[in-house]
Amino acid sequence: MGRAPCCDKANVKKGPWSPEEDAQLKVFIEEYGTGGNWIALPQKAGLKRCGKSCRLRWLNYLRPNIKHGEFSDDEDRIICNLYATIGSRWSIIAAQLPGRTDNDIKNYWNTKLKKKLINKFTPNYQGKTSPFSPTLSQSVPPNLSSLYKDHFNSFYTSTKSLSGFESSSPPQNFLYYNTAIPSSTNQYSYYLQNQDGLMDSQYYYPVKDQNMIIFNGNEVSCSSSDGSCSQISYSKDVKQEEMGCFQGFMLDYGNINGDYPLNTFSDDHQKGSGILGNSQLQYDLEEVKELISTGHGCSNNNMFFLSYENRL
DNA sequence: AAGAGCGGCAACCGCCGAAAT
DNA sequence: GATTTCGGCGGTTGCCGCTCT
Repeated sequence: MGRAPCCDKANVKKGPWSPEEDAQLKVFIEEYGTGGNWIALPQKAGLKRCGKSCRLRWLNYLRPNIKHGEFSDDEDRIICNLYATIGSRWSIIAAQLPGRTDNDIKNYWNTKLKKKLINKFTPNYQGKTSPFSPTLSQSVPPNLSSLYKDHFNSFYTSTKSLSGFESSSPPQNFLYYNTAIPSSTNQYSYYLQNQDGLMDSQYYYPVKDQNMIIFNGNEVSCSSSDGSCSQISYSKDVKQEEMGCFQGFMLDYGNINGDYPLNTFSDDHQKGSGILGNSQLQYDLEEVKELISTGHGCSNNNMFFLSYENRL
């Protein structure tokens, strides 16, 4: 035996609130308060509404000091910074903005602020596909959760590292952040972020065995002076010997600005157009070494994405 | 002038942890 | 301890008004 039912669902009114209902609720709460019991409130107030509906109406519209109208630049900044830090925890964000409700902020973010930021930071954005799965043609909008430099460090909070790295947390010199694989979709998501922390993008790609290495161009160098690359040096987090254990590399590349600086790369090899394109590149280890050794992509903003199908 | 398309926003839905019985 | 609802939250829906053609 649990609690009594909250309300007679067949007998409650739904839809927009009338001015009379608003006045009735307002007068009642101002006189008697909520009593900590929203379910009992509508009956006491003489309203044919569900308690939940009354609560929502009061919190989002009727309670005193609710601020309506345009959001200020300061409010924009606070919302963006908090979103970068904690994500879509609207109630927490609302707590930092006196007079604003979580519903208001959520609506504002979804309808205006998000678009505003996309236009500001990715003016050429037209929807990007998963770099590793052309068939996964969902359009993935830029993730806006780290548009601000002051939250750059908050991104290194991954709970799950990519295989191929020794460390359990993402290395600091790798400009990425990855999240755990949602078991239902079996996809990784990862973020790219430029050196200034001003922009990131979120992509999804399917993984089979989580066999993937991500590194950026300036973390890769070649040891020989003649440009050939019998040995590739990676960041300290990627073991050279481990690289030799992979086969069937899938290499992709590009930069976080949405450019395709390495198009000659694909022209040469007829294999694709890079990470920000939608082709999948298949290389063996020797080809990967050659490609990297020729200097393609070994500049600051260029990223390599290397995955492998099977260990030898 | 009319209707199609779009954006904004209030309200609903469904989930989850806490609380009541 | 089990069962049921409450309270709160984030995601989504659908209505309404505005703009464009």
